[in-house]
Amino acid sequence: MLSPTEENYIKSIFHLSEDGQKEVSTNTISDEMNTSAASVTDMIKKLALKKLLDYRKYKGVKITKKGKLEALRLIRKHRLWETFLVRKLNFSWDQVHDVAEQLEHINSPLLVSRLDEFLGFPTVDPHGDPIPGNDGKLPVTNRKSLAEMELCTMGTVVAVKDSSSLFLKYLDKIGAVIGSKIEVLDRVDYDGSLEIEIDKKSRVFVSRDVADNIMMV
Amino acid sequence: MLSPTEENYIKSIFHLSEDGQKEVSTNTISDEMNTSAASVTDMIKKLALKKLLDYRKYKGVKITKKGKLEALRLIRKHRLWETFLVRKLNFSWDQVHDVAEQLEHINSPLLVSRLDEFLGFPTVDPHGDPIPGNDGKLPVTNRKSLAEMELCTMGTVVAVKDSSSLFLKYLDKIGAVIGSKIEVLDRVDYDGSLEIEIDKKSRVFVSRDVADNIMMV
DNA sequence: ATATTTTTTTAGACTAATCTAAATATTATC
DNA sequence: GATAATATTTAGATTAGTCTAAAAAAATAT
Repeated sequence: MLSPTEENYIKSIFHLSEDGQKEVSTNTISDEMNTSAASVTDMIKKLALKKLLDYRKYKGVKITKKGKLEALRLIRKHRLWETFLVRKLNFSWDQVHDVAEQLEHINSPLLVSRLDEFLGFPTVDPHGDPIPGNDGKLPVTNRKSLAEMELCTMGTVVAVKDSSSLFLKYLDKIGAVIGSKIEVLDRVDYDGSLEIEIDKKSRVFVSRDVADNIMMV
Repeated sequence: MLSPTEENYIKSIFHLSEDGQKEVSTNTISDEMNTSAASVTDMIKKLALKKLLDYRKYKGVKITKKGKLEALRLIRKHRLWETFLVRKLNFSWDQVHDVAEQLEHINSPLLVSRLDEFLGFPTVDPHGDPIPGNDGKLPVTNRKSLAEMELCTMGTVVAVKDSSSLFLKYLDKIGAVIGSKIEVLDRVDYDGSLEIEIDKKSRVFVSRDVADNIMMV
């Protein structure tokens, strides 16, 4: 059994390592979690002892198979709860994150499976992110960011990388939500910003940063 | 803001004091919470500092108005979640307690009010206990225990005092659930056990302990 | 390839919640 | 009302998670 704190570390490390592929440094983790590097060193030692991380002094950590499974279990719970909040309790997509951060630590396998069933076995959450199965398997997708799209091609918004309230409210404002069709009209090479057309109606400029956080298919 | 631990103390003390009326001793609390008396002394000092308890050395504690409100807020959440688990996720009434113990510590006023709305503003939980309102108000009821009923009188089960899985499974087994009509046929003065008839069908003997934990109207 | 900067780890300390054992107060008993 | 029994508090220690400051290792720059 992991404490909520340990769970938060595992989840952050999983995300920072791009789903467990890359090594992650102590400072990268301390930045993400707003803690001191010293605290991170202590915790990664503990998680390494529990075989959730491979740790070599001064070399950062890599998440193990066991660690990945733990992370995916948490992500599954997080995304199921987000789906519940939006679909059943009428939360908007920018209101769910903080509550789901709390709910994901509730420990009850029965609750998770019943929630999954109650929601009709959803495959993606309200931000378009895939929901891992009970076995930790994630469906493979060939998504790319809006920033990577070619000029004059059209795509559909399927997910967002940043789930912060600020970003989601901005998307609501410009009318870019999941399912929106976007065409890239022009790209400014200087800063990577784009002119786009949303749903054949409105034309707006978005920054490189914004384009990086919108996932298309 | 209270920690989950502080919340558990406040809730236990509220229940032990019969909704805040009586004083509660240190040992009573440590028994209920399975902790040492020393831990209780530390914690009640802390809660007294936060004005949730009135504490006089060696004299036990009495819950304050502020403490009562906090307890009722928690009981409200607990009972709303139990209702959700039974009505929406098909939990049985003996499966909900432990999960609700976890869920009641989730902190989100919006979540509570939306859940309440989603459930159609329920007034009692699956064990028949009243759900406090947002203002902490509890509807007054004139219930009495099965043990207190007079011979040859009939009543309806409206609630249970003990929500343990063991007790609830026993009730399921003898066919006594919320809404059942029970008539007291005979009382053994020696040990207070009763012979009862449930729903005009089955006759069973129940111990004094069981009869104390079934609430009738 | 040495010096400087940056990153990481260690050392030592703090808080919350817990414990056991010892001390002290209250209650019960004779 | 003195003494024994019980209840409560204090003292001191432990664990998880955190911190700052100092030491050590690694990376970078001159």
